[in-house]
Amino acid sequence: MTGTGRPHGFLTGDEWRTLEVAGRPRRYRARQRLFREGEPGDHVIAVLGGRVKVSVQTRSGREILLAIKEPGDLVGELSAIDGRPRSATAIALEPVDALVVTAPAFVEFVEGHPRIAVRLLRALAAQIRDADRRSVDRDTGDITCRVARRLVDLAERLGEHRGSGVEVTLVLGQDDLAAWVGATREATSRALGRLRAEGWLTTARQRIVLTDLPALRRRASEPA
Amino acid sequence: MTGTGRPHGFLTGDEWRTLEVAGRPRRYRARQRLFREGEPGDHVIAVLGGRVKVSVQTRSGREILLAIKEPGDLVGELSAIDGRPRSATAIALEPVDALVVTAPAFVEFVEGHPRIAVRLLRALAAQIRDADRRSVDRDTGDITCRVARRLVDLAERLGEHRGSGVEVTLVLGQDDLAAWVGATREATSRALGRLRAEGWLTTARQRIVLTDLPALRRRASEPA
DNA sequence: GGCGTCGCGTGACGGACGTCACCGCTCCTG
DNA sequence: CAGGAGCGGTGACGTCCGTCACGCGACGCC
Repeated sequence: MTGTGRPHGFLTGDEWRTLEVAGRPRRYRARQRLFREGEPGDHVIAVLGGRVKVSVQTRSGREILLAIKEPGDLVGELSAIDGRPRSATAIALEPVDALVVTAPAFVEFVEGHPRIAVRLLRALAAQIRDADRRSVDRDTGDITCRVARRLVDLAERLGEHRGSGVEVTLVLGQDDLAAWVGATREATSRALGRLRAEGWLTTARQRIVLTDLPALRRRASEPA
Repeated sequence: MTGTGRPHGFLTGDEWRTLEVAGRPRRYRARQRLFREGEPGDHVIAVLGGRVKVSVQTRSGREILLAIKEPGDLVGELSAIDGRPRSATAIALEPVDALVVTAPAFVEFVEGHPRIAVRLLRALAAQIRDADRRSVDRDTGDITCRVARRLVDLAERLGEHRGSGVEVTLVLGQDDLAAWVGATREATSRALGRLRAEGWLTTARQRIVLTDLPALRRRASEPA
């Protein structure tokens, strides 16, 4: 789940607490790996606080970002559902507060609560829509377009209005942003350079301030 | 669902018949559109025979192929699950035999049959894995790589052994193949040309015969 | 406070692919 | 059978982006 949509997560911390689930609370440090691609998937992790990035590495070493999971989201549910190994690697971007549920307990939990099953279905549907949108985004426009689009997206979701502009404090480095739009760090940096040259944003370490959102939005959808 | 995996579909025709579902049988002609992006999604279509392509168009007119649905698969289930409009367009590639179920009936059906709900979950999980794999594939290797990969994929799924080689009768034109690997028709045609020059396959109208599968498999994963 | 590391910015260069344009073939239709 | 449409194959050209390489400032650890 990365995109614009985000209809809603799966369950909030409160909801988890209301239902008695055999889940073990756990904290992850920033940059700690929750699990790695290829491992057997014997547990599901419910994110209560902090963000987690889910990505895969190509054989050439490039990283491809599949999703950013936020509080209320589930991580690693696919393996629990179909029993196959993890298809991606999950890494905490910040300190993460989570609830770890074993796969069997999760399955039993879902099967025993129809309402929950429906919410899980909706969460999966959202992921599919999001993944499809990613495919389209990746093939639409040059890199500057795609970077602008992601930034507008981010601003709408978690931007903080600050004076005249909107400030987006990135939890990710520019490398991650690059992986997100499907490009190299260099190309991304250059794209930011162009947008900066237009006076639409300013960049700093882990922070980007969008000073002209309408212009960015225009650039995000324009052919050139 | 396009990829290698295809663990299994959702329900077979026999299974549908066994359960009494208020579904209306229907046939679609080849090239007929089942529904279009943006429409409200008030029904689900279970494919019993024939194949359906699901794709979206970018504003620049390029087509992006999201999935090829086969007998046993569901089409248009996302809208039924989350109530949002169709996010893609579905078109019959061949004459299609289907069962049309209204969204409310489908939801009721799923909610009333836990075993079915689990199968739906698995089907969705497979779609997510597939979409993620597509993202990776698209960023891995040059176009020749990607074309080779798709062909090997196709051969494994629906190739017919014919003499020394494996024959793949494409239901799709080269344009569709191009949309599938994320390239233009020209680039795809050239890629086929290169593979043909190596003597690994021969091409004809709507038909490709792979004469050296191992070599293709090698080329599919090699850097250059 | 020094020094290493990390994150960011840029330059040069080359190649792969998109775009445009045209041609030939097969199949279908009137 | 003639004509046309659909599909496939190529050539030329431009360009965007990946790759390699380096510099620079900010943080952080000892």
